[in-house]
Amino acid sequence: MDTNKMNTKQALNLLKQNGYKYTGKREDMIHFFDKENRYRTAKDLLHHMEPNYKGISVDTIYRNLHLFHSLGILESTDLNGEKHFRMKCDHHHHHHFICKNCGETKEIHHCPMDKIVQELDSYEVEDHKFEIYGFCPACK
Amino acid sequence: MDTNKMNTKQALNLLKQNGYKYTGKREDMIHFFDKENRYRTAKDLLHHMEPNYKGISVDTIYRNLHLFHSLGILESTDLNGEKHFRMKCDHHHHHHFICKNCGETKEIHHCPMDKIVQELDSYEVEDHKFEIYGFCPACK
DNA sequence: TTATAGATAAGATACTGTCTCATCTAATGG
DNA sequence: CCATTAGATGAGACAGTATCTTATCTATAA
Ligand SMILES: [Zn+2]
Ligand SMILES: [Zn+2]
Ligand SMILES: [Zn+2]
Ligand SMILES: [Zn+2]
Repeated sequence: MDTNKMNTKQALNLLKQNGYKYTGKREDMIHFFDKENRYRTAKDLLHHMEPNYKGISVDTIYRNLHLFHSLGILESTDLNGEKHFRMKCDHHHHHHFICKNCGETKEIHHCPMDKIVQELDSYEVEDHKFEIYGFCPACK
Repeated sequence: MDTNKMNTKQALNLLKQNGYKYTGKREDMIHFFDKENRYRTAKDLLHHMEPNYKGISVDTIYRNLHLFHSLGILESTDLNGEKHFRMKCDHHHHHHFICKNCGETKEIHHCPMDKIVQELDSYEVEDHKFEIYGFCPACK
């Protein structure tokens, strides 16, 4: 399967375990990400929330996105200079194909880092980013 | 060597060949990138230019960065939501280790795409990004 | 029910980047 | 060397994303 990721229940538990409150807004935000394997922006989330929460503050969107990210509920990537978020994949290390049109992701179960760290022994390697971009079957 | 990239002379030729003018500002901008293998921001470039060109417009910085990028003089990447530029590598396809502190790059001559395109035959692959982050010997 | 730590709205603010428009200048040819 | 002009620049307005401050509100637990 391609969906071994954080779910709404785990996410709400994480909030509770860390002393954060369980609000209706947060439940809706988490569900927004839980129901799809897609990268979405703060603006996407704001537009999703506005009909149900008139006057919701943009700051609430950003604060919760960052909170969720810091708790490991969401993962994020920069696409075209804008932060995108998706529910965090919680199984073994992998990378993503990302659709340029809809943000849909497909897992790529190949990481080239093992072969590369040898070349970098005088460097301190902290992180890496490997993403493939294009169009998913539905969007191409 | 690790420096098979566009140089100042080639860059100025590209400008001329495409009907763009050769100004002192542009020469300095290109030289700023030519002299190092580092990713730099628009702000870095602005700070480099200001002492010699009092009152230089930020728009001149951005316009020329985009012009140079469109002519293939510079390549760019997003780091922490901010565009970074470096002199374009003009030899065979490769990737970069990038120092989080100084932007210094080291070429990585391994690309995992060959093995992966098979898994993505129902997708339209357009591009990919593979970058390794950490600290160079001088910064670690 | 009350106390309170945490959550939110509102608006100001910061930062990166783009646009318009008037002015200026490098390059060309006479 | 001068005139012409396409391209370059400066100035400041503007846009988009994201953060900060402060007063108010509320979920939670005692
Ligand atoms: Zn798609
Ligand atoms: Zn990896
Ligand atoms: Zn460094
Ligand atoms: Zn590659």
